[in-house]
Amino acid sequence: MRASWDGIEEFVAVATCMGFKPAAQMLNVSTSHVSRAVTKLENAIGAPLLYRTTRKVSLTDTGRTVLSQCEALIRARDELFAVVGGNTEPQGELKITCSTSLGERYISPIVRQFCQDYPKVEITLDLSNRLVDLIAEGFDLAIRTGQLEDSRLISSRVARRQFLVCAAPAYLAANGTPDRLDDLKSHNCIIGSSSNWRFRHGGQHETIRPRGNLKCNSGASVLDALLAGAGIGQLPLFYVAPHLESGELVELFADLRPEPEPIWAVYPQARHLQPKVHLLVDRIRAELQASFETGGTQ
Amino acid sequence: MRASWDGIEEFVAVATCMGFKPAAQMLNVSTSHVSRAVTKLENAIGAPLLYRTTRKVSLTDTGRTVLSQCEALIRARDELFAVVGGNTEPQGELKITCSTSLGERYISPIVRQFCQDYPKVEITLDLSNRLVDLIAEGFDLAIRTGQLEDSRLISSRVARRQFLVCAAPAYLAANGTPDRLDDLKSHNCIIGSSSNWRFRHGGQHETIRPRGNLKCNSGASVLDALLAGAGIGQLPLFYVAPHLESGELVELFADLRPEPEPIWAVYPQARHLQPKVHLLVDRIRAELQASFETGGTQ
DNA sequence: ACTACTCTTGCGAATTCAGCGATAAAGTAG
DNA sequence: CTACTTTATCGCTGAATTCGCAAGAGTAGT
Repeated sequence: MRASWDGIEEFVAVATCMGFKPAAQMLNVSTSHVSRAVTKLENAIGAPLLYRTTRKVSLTDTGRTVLSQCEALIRARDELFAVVGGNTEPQGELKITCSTSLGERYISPIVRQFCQDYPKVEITLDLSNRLVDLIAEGFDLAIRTGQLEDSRLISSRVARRQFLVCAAPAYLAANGTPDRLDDLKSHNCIIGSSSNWRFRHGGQHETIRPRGNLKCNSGASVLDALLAGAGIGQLPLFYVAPHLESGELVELFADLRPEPEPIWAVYPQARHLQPKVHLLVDRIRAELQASFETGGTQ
Repeated sequence: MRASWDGIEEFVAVATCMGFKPAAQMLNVSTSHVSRAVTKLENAIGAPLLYRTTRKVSLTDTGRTVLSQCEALIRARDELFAVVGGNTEPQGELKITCSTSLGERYISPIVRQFCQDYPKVEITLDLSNRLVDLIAEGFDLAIRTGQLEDSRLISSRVARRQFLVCAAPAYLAANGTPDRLDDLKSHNCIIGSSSNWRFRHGGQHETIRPRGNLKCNSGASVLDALLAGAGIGQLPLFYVAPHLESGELVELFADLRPEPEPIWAVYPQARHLQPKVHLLVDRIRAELQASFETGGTQ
């Protein structure tokens, strides 16, 4: 016989009301139900919990400790429902930070929609490429990529983005098509947010430090440069997907694509239970997956 | 709509099995039930907990925290059943201390019976009138009367005993019957465990320090002296009840009976959860009440 | 001893559950 | 790209559990 929840509520009610009948009234059920449920709990536990004289109900010694445990159990459950369930509409401030590029393109519209759906939530969206200290600056949420460091934070992956190297056919026609990674040394590499390019060779990760005369921490600008035939660049798939299809860009080292880079939702543990945070994260995950799936692999 | 336990088990099962069907098998219920129960929980919480694709189930962000809470809830419940429920027979050592008089007369037979009922419990019963430090000396349980002091201990009342003053008719015939408490000063008072006699005058407590030429911390000896007409004594009701009925003793100051003195079961907090302790305490309470009720008021 | 009240127990009724099938959607293989 | 497999949800019906009402039993107080 497996454990169940039967009788816990009823037992606590009887103990607090000091009687079956008032307990039944409190729970809006019949006294017989209360009686049966408590009996069931006693059988499950294997010891009587209440001394029943017809006129008065009192706790047994076992019942006293079981009561405190049951009360704690119910309290925990109600907190679960109250805190995360948020029978009230989400409201209050919500401070979010995100890298500029990802934010402008993807997070911002989602947040805007979220804002409209829950008018009582006041959102501050901080787009910047500096590493914000969530706890010190009171942020509720960050969308981040790559390695996470602060162990005081909770993270959950909302999407992955695939990086790939590509260039315009015109550039390749003028400068040749690199065949091996080493060949990149003699090419002009447009450097984006990261000054390292990652690849996967067989099962091994490989990182190279490309060289070039243009460096800009904006994916859109890098894309512009690539389309203009200024050089070779590594960008997330969703930036270049349409231009790969149209032929404006061609992929290089397709067999050396690195592991997709995870995109994380990160929040302080203290904010862990806020329903509005979860709602937004859930939505971001759903939206990003919808966006990225249309753009190609994951 | 009030909170309920519906769906908690099912949700955890689905999350751990990563699927409705295996979860249903694990719980020995139908998949439709699992589906409905989880939906119910989601409605109660007000947010989706699972991303369902027909092929794969994954947690939403809300679901992740709800899951950890639900797991904690179930764990707490199972511990409750396991620890206090004691699906295993009580066993192990059980060190008890009690005052000599109460112990010899009442606790000892109860403990003996308990010992026979649970052969795997090894009981050490220490009868002494010194104040034992339960925690320092590793006792599981003490039966004590009067004021309790150590706040590290948990106590629950197992009975009350009524004190009353009485004497043999022969003594009263020879020495006169005291009318007021002051009259006791000219009588020979047999002094028992306590050198103070307590009374209640109206709503007020009153304590006097009786004088006499016999003092013995054994209730049985005091009773002997009283029956022999040696003097006046204050004893618990259960000592003198039969002799009051038979007329061998008569009660004095019946209208000044003090508050019944509580008898406590006391145990260290650490032992709070041991079922064998509770079982014994419950039995002691039941037995003492049975004994004392036959002897008169409580 | 009687009365009043409360807990327990038995029976009809309502809710819930399982089983089956159908539908829809996602992953997989050819 | 098409067809197949798997899986979750929904609708329905018979069955089992549970619930609530009413009667029974027992005790405390008068």
